[in-house]
Amino acid sequence: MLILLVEDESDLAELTIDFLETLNIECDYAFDGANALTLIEKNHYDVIVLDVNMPRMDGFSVCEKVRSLGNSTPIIFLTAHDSLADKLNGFSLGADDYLTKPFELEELAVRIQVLAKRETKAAIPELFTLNTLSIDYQQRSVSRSGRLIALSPTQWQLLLLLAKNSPNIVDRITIEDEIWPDQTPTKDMLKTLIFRLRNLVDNADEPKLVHTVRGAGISLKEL
Amino acid sequence: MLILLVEDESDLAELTIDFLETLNIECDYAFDGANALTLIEKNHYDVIVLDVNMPRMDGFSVCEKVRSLGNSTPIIFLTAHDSLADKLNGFSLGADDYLTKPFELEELAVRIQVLAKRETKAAIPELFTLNTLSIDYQQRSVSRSGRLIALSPTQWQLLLLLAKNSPNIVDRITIEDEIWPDQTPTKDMLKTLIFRLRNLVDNADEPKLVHTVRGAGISLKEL
DNA sequence: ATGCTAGGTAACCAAAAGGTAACGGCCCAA
DNA sequence: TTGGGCCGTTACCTTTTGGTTACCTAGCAT
Repeated sequence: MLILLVEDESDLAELTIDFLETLNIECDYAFDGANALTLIEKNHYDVIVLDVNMPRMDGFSVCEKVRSLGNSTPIIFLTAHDSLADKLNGFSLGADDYLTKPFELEELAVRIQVLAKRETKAAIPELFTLNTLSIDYQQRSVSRSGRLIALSPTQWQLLLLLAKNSPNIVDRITIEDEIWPDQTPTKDMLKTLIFRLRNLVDNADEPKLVHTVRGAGISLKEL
Repeated sequence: MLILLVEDESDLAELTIDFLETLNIECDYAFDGANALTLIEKNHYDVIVLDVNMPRMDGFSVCEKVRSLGNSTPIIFLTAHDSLADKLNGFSLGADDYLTKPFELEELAVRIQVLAKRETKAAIPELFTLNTLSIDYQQRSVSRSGRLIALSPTQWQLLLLLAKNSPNIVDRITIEDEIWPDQTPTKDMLKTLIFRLRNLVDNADEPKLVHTVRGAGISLKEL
């Protein structure tokens, strides 16, 4: 799980991050609102923890901006003021929770986890299509000319990697690092993997889509 | 919107209900845990607001019971003790929020609305249909080709989870986290649960709807 | 041409993932 | 108290998997 902590008091931030990371909650950190927005646009977070009182751009503005961009990541506000008006304001801007400083780190952690668990996964049916090949990421299904293809986990991983970079070439080292992150695979493992994937994806009477470029790598494309 | 307020101090309850109803939040009311459980089994609530300190059966027990019945209605705890241990306990039992008395009515209201909004976003339609399978969320009943299927609480929870994500794949880890939130399920528990659910939902002479995708997870769909 | 190398093909098999069946403890209602 | 359903556990089986090995083929440099 990855969260974003936005907090201008760096010592409090450090304390918080240390604690959360012991619980296996990875933290990105921003020290002001502008910084936060940049990170939010670039990365996906499970939860955003947002200090209200910050110089330059306050938490409320950040929240407002995030929501106006159509981003519905759960947001927890942190604030020193236990003012009802502030809370109501926060919630009306689309916050999901609100904690008043000083707070217990354990409580923050558990509220983060509750929100992360509840978060609805984006239901956008992401599809990749190339010639008669189509890949549905959500359903984890692949088909060629309408015929379903059953891929094993590793094969799926490879195809995904190729599709992501399509139509560019992915070199073999990159593939190996991606698929076998903690081993030094023998060359042959990849050889057979590619062979098997090609057998499934390409067939005699349709254009080949898996191309190997000698000395360079593999690419997924037409032609 | 309809919520259930469970609170043994009747004057506080009355005050709360009056306030909430001015905001168009309908309230059912239970004065103790047993009473609450009866209502919860009979009706569907958008949110349950649960006092912790009650005679006979305390809020924690009610929450535990509700969750063990496979009911995932959002729960907000109310308590006089601002003890961290209590809070952590509450959240670990599947609570969604936790307010310490005395609290502002406005804050309770807004937290109710936040939870309700998130719930309706994630909810499945009241009547979910796929091929000859139909699931009535309100009545908690399932049938295949008109024949009623009796599901146990856990089985219901699993089917609901699959239906929510249908036709997408739900991976086994996610299922485990959802069904056994308090950690450490052995792999085999899920294996048998799926086996049992499949036996009930699928049968020899109708299309299979529960599909397992090796290395990826389970999905509920046609084909 | 020759020989070398990157890459393709094929079969083998141990291990992992998943399915099935049966047992028994627990809870709850009659 | 008892009987039945729920579900965790265990044992055993089936299928899929992917690493390994051996051998083949094509491209390229000398």
